Amino acid sequence: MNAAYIPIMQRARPYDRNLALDAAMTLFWRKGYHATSLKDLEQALHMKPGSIYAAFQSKEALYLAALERYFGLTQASLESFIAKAASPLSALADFLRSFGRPDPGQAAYACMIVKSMLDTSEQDSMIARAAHDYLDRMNTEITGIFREAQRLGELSASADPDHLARRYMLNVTALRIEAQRVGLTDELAALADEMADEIEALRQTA
Amino acid sequence: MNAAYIPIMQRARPYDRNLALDAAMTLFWRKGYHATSLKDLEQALHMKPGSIYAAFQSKEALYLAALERYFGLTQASLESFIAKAASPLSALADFLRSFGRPDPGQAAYACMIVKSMLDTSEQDSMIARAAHDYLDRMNTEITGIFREAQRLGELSASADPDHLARRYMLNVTALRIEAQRVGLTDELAALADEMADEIEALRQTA
DNA sequence: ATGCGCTTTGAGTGATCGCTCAAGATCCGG
DNA sequence: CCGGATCTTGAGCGATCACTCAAAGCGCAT
Repeated sequence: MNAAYIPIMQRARPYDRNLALDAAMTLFWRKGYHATSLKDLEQALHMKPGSIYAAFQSKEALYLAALERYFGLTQASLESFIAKAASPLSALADFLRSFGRPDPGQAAYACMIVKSMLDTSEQDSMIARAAHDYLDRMNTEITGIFREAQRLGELSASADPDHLARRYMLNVTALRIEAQRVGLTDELAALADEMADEIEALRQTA
Repeated sequence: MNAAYIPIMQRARPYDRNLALDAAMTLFWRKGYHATSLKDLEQALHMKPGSIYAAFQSKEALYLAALERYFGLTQASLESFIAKAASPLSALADFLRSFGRPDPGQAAYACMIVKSMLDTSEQDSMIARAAHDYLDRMNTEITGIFREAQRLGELSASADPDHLARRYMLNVTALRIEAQRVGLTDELAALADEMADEIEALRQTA
C-alpha cells in the first residue's frame, strides 16, 4: 500500500505510523465515522491536524486505512484459528466460539466492517464500497474453507459451500452485535456454542 | 405521548405531524443520526428550522420520536402476522420469511433500532439507551410468543423460550443486515426460508 | 558548529453544524 | 372588519466541522 514511503529518512519519525493507525482504528471502531471528529483523532493519535493530514491524506482516507488494517487483523485471526485447529470445520467452530467470550477487560464492539456498511448507506461513499468489498472477500474466504472441508471429506459433497458461508457470516455478524449489546454473559457464550455445534454437526464421519 | 397538544387550535396546522415524523423516520433510518443534518431534515419534512424545533424539541428528540414510531410500526407488523397465522410458531416463521423478500420497489435497510445501537456507542447517549430498551422489549415480546406456543402445546415444555427468543432476534437482525447488503436476491429468500423452517421444526405434533 | 531538508506545529480558513428569535403571516372571536 | 393569539418564517447565532500553511523544530551531512 505505502511502498517507497521513506526515501532517506533524515529524521526519525516521532510517532509510529502503525501505532497511530491502530489508535485511529480503535476510535473509529468505537464511535463510527461520522461521530468521530478531528479533535477526537488528535487526542487519540497524539498528533496535530497537520501531522495527521501529512501521514494520512484525509479523514476518509484514514478511515479506509483503519478499515483495511481491521480487515487484515480479522483475516490473521481466522488464519491462526485454522492453523491451530484439527480440521476446517473445527477451525470455523472455534472461531465462532471465540466471539462468545469477548475480552472481559474491555467493551465488546460489533464487527467494524458491518458497522461501516450500516452507517454509510449512500452509494457514492467510498467507505460503503470498501465495506462491501471486504465482506465479499470474507465471504469468499469462508466459502473456501467449507470447500476445503469438502475436499478432505469432512463435509458432505452435496453440501453448498456458498450457502453455508453466507449463513456462517450471518451468524458471526449477529453474534458480534449481540456481544456489543449485552457484553460478556453466559447466554452469549451459549449462543456461540450452539452455533459452533451446528457447524460441527455438518461433519460426516468418513 | 403528546397528549393535550392542541388546546384550542386557532389555526390549522399546515403540515401533518405524523407525515413529518414518517419522513424523518425514513431519512434517519437511511442515513443514520450523525450523518443526517438539519438541512436534510428541512428538505425531507418541508419545514423550516423554526417549525421543526417548535414541533419536535431538538434533533435528538426528533430522532427518539422517529425511533419510537419505527418501533411501533414493527410491533404492529408482528402483531398482524400473529393475527393472520394459524399458530404462534407459524407467525414467527412467516415474520422471518417476510424479511427474505424485501419490497422490490425500494432499497432495503437493516433494522433501525439495531443501526441506532451500533452508531451511538457512548453510554451517555439517550439514543443508545432507547435502542437498548426497544431491543429488550422486542426480546420480551418474542419470548412471550414462544411461551404462548408452549402453553398451546405447539412447542415442547422443555424448550427454553428465552434462549429461543434471543436466537430468533439474532436471526432477524442478521437477515435484515444481509438484505441491506445484497438487496432482493434468491439467496436472501433461501436464508430466510431456512431460518423459518428451523422455527417450524420446533413444532411438536401433539 | 552550521546550514539544509525534512517534519511538526497550531492558529486560523471557510463551511457547515444544531439551533434561536424577532418579525411577518394567518386565523379566530367579537 | 379589526384586535389578539398562534404559528411560520428564515436570517443569523456561536460552536464546531474538516482541513491548510507559514513558521518553527530538529537531525543529519558537512
